[in-house]
Amino acid sequence: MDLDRDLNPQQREAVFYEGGPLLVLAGAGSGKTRVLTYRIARLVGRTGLAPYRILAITFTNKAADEMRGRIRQLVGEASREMWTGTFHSVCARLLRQHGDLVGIDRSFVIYDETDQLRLVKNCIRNLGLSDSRVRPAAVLALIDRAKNQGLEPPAGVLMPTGSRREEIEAVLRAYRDSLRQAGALDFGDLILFAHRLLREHPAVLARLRDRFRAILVDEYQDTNRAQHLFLKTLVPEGGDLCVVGDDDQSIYRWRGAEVENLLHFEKDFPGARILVLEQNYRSTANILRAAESVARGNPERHPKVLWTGNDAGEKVTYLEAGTPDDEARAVAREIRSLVPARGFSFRDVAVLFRTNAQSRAFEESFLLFQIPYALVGTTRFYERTEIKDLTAYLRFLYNPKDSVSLQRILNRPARGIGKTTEEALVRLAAERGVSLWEGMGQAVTEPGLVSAAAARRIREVVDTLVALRERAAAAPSLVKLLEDVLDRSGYSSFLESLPDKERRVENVEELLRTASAFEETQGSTSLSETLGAFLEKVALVSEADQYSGKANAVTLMTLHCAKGLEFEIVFLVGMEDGLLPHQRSSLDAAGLAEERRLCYVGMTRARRKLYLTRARVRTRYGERQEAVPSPFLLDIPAELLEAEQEQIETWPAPEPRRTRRQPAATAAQSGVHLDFSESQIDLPALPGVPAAGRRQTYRVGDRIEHEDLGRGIVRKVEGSGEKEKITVQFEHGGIRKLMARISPIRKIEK
DNA sequence: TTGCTGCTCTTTTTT
DNA sequence: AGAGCAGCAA
Repeated sequence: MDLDRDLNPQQREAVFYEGGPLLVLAGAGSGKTRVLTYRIARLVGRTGLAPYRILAITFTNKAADEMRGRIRQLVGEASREMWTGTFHSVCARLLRQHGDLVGIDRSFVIYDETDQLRLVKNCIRNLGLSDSRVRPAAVLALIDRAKNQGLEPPAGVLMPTGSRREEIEAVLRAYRDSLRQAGALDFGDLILFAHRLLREHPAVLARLRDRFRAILVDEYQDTNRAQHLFLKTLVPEGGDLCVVGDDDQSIYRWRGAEVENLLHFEKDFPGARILVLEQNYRSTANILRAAESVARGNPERHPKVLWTGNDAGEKVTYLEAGTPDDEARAVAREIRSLVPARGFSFRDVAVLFRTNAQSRAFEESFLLFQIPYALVGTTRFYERTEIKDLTAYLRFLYNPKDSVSLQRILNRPARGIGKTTEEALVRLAAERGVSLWEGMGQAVTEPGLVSAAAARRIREVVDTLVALRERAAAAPSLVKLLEDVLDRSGYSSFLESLPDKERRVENVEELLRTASAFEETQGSTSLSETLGAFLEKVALVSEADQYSGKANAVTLMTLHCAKGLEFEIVFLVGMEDGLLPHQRSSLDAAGLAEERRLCYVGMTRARRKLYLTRARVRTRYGERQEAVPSPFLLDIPAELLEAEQEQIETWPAPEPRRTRRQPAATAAQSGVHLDFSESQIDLPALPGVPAAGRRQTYRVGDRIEHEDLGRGIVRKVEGSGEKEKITVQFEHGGIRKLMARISPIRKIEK
């Protein structure tokens, strides 16, 4: 890293500017990350600022880690002192330290959307309202909308008039009270209370201002008003605040992000300097021109002209396929022709889509074509039932007031607490203004509150949980605690009784590994602190955090997840009207504009080669419909495009297609699913059409031999017939998922 | 209370 | 097409 030589004049100015608030408008691929890291490097190396005086806020925790990693190479271990994180994690940290000043329990838990929804439903029910009249999701949307603006609902939102208004207001009050009662904060609260902390406690503010001499914020176009206000309070007038963003890449409006924070930055930070980075270093000229021509369709943009010194490169390839399965196969086939023949690795390739549902076709076709892939997002790990259940146990142990978590585990495993009893308990707690846990205690000791039979069963649950709490108090480690929970709650045997226990047990094992790894990073803190930190991490992980880029695999992810990343080759798939732009968001001009930006973000992820693909028919709501090409395609000048259609039609599928679809692979739900080693590249390029006679079926426990990979044992079988997939654990240690009919494998004797 | 069936409604994107 | 839920029977 050379501060003086590696930067163009604009970048250099952004790195060295010291005159107070600074806004860097950084076009796609213009070296924004470089500016941020170099700026920190300058602060530490030249200006001599101690790293602990720096606060860097990024969009994902992953980005924060990466930034810290880069700084570390520069200043060594002192980089650990630098504060990095997302707005949410930074605020959570502040509240852990000083939350008591604004009435927040030190051991607060964070409620995610599922928890929030549960709570809202409880509130509606406890008030005796009907959830068709007061829709839980609508109330939740309202809560978020208000909090995103930095307001306490119902402030800042449009409320219905008449009696429904009063009902909703009652729900909002109940929601707020229950959160407090549970010692819980929702995402919005993290920002809100942290901001209140700064406003109401000048001493804390002064300390923070004294400490943080430099603050940097990435992806500023995707901050919401609450975050903006928080920052405005935190940064003293003329303070060293550097925000970086690109209005063309604002894609979180639906989550409350306001580009205005970026566009009117000077208004809130008077005297701010504005710099524009316009040279794109990432993409070929053709890709950039194509992307820009899509972006230009939006009327309101901050004026900037992106240019590149890079070669024109290849044209953008437009592929039209029949069905989504055809589209996925066409992409797979194309990838096969690029890797390794044209010198690319699987890790150079990304497939980006608008909706998670699109990923399935690609997973299947990649399995078929033996293309290793890593699926980012989708059925998020921490939202899987068994993981949520276990973390609910942990959360309850950490904070017994956490009624939503307790409610969740009440009857998990089944303990004879049905809906009736559950409702009675929740209502009892609400009426008496106590936590569910206390309510349960009262239901057991005071006769007449619930039926004798129910009381007996509740008593059993209480006993189990009390025993667990005693164990927890004495547990030596997080992992041990989790194991205790699994054994003593009966959850372990409950899991074993489930139909797809294998997958679930795997997930639980994964959780144990994560916990164990996390514990090792924690040093010598108390278990309670470790537990709190772990739960916080679990609550605030982001989708994009999963992307490691380490495995040699094709990346599959949504456009939203792809923000900030780049790949040599990008397939932007599903370029259809209704998908991109998505039907639901193209109702108003602002929504449509955001879809356009989303398309722009996707296109600009590509360095060397961009493919835009679409299907001619797509199934929507179970009905086959003609798909119309995305209108964004029309904005791209024809001379930049090269269309390929016929090839796709004539390309023979590696296996005969069946009319009936097999059940979707429960495959591969997180992280890397096929950790193919580099040597995978040398495998025979394409599986041929399977010989008709080769019809073996496999069962768990069968021993097999693979031509290249050696001997192994079948761990899992999914699908049947041509789509039969088996998961094999090989003797050399690797685990692979294979298409049973196509892979060069045979059964062997035990 | 559980477990089944048949109905509805859905689909964005996620800290 | 599929998930999730309400309603009903055991």
